[in-house]
Amino acid sequence: MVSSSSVPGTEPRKVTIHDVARSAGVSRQTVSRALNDKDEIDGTTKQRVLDAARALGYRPSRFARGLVRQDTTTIGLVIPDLLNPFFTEVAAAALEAARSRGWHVVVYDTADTAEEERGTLQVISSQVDAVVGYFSCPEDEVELFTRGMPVVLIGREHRTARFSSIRIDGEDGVHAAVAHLVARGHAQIGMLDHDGRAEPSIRREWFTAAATSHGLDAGMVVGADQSADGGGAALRTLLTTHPDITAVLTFNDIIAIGALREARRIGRSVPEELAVIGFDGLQLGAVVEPPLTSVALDTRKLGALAIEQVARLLTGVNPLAADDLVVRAELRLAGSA
Amino acid sequence: MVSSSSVPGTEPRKVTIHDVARSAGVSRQTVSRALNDKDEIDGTTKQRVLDAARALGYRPSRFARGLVRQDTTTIGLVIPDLLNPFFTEVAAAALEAARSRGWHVVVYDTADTAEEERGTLQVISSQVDAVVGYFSCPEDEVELFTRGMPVVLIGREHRTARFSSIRIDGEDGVHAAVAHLVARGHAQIGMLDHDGRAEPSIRREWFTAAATSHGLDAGMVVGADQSADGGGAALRTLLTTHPDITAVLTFNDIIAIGALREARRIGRSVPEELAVIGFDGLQLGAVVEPPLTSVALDTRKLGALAIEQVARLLTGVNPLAADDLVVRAELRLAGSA
DNA sequence: AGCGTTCACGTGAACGTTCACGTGAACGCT
DNA sequence: AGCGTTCACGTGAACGTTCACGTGAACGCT
Repeated sequence: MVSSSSVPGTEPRKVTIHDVARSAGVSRQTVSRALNDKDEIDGTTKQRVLDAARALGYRPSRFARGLVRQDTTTIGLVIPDLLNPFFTEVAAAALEAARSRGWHVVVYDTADTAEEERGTLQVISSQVDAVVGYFSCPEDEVELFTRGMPVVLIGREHRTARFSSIRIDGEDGVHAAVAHLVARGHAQIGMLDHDGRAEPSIRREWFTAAATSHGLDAGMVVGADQSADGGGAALRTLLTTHPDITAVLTFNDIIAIGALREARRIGRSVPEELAVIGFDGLQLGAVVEPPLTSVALDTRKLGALAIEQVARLLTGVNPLAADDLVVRAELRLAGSA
Repeated sequence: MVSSSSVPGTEPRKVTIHDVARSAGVSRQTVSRALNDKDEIDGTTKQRVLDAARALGYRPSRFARGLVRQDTTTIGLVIPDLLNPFFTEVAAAALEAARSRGWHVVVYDTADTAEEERGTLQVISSQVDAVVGYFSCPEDEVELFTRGMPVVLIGREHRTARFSSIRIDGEDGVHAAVAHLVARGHAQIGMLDHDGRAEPSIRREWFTAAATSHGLDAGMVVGADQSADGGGAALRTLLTTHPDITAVLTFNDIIAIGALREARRIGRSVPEELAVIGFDGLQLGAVVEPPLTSVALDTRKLGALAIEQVARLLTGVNPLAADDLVVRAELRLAGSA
């Protein structure tokens, strides 16, 4: 029933197109014709070839095929953590955009470690035609391993002309968020920033500018670990230092969701006693109660844009300029603010 | 600065190892040695080759390389919807298990449509060495396109000997869940089943058996669309028909989370006035409030098991039998019941 | 001085397909 | 009957690497 390769000790010597040809009493080319549904082959011969191929357990080599007809495009998608809902959405969007072009996507989850990221970089160039993704290591290291390949970075500014990157522009969105809170009468607005990186986040800069423009104190900021628990803990810290805060913006939705949960635990009703506005606009925000108000970005557009740019870089025609590689995040009102 | 391939009209004629060799004044083999960090090459020569390769924008063909050294394994992971948290976790687990073996994973999101699933089946065999995933189309159709490849199905019983499948065994877990509810004094327990398929789900059968064994009415079941909104709507329906219900089991966590949200909306406190127990044990359950009690399965083990079986099928040694391809789901208590 | 060994290369073959082209037999038309 | 065309194949070459092996020069030892 099962092929002979399942017998221990028998190494599964590859069965090639020649074996099928010999078995069916035809030439390689005829086998190729039968398998690829080409013309110029007799019906009975075709069936005989197909039977022989099945009997031998024949499978064409994707390498040999790829070598001669250079038509399949495969891109590598590198993300730090597929379980992080933001990257889940980005990955889903990239997969969708790639599929609509008939491309294949190899996904690498670097487990948020520099070590795995380096490991991925080392093997990726021999597996794909282009790379889309998020890297935390220095640019020149990425450059070293992706030489000659199109690379599109996501959500990270790049410095060298070697890369493209999709920029997330939340400046107006954050301004709108602060304006919305002010209009609702909030005068003490804090922020739960991301504390993972060395420099302050650009999202915090947007918050600072917006708060300042309304004459508010922009200094009520604490860093949060990028998780729901981190968001809860950060809110606790923030409220200890600044008990009069009535609204918070957060670095992203995960942190905001943790803040929502913490607010319920300490008995602050949302949005009446504490307004919460996240960033990213994840689908996850619709599942929690109250639904999360967020400075939302269109992750599908983000993925589509990245793939579009890869396509242009691969063909070499009219790659998009930095100004066109922007996804704008806009305030989307829901229950939490 | 950028290669000449970016000039419109210039088709990017592939630069091969020969071009580099000629440019550096050496042979192909020496180029190969330089690029692959092999011995038997002089330091200066190596540098000269590397410089030439960079200047020409040379990138080795993965097809040619793969053809001659048959060492890379690539598997295809097929899932209906990456944004469904269950499949997100399965995908993450499979990626992790594959990475630890140095395998590459091509991910196909079939968008929950038969059409995309068929499209994926048609192309997948020429791209990967084995397939792991979830298919909704008939087995013989899967068989047709995956001829000769190892195939491991997830969360679906298979009928032919041609496939392996990972079975999810929640019988004991569901029994424990019902026993837990009974111990807490619940006498009217309903279920929110999945209504997507023709046949009743096996999870419902487990519920029926468990409820019956405790002398309870096992008939209070309604189907729910597989989404949070679906779960909310189904709970509403169920409580209309059976207002005296004090606890519900659900087909999965997504539905349970919708039920939690609906309970809050109609003013039933959880778990005091309505106990909710989900199925799957997703990480998502820890984010909602109260945290979700669930008949939890170990998705990492699920992914690891699938990859392990693929490895055994590929080498042909000791494939696991059906009895070993089981992931048991166990009751995990949290706040909602 | 003689000879084995190492170094730093190069050359032909092979991996398993598809493409371009060639070819004999059968067919159809005048 | 003669000849062009179609049908159903087959054959050599090519895709771009790496592997196995070959080779001349330099080196080191007695």
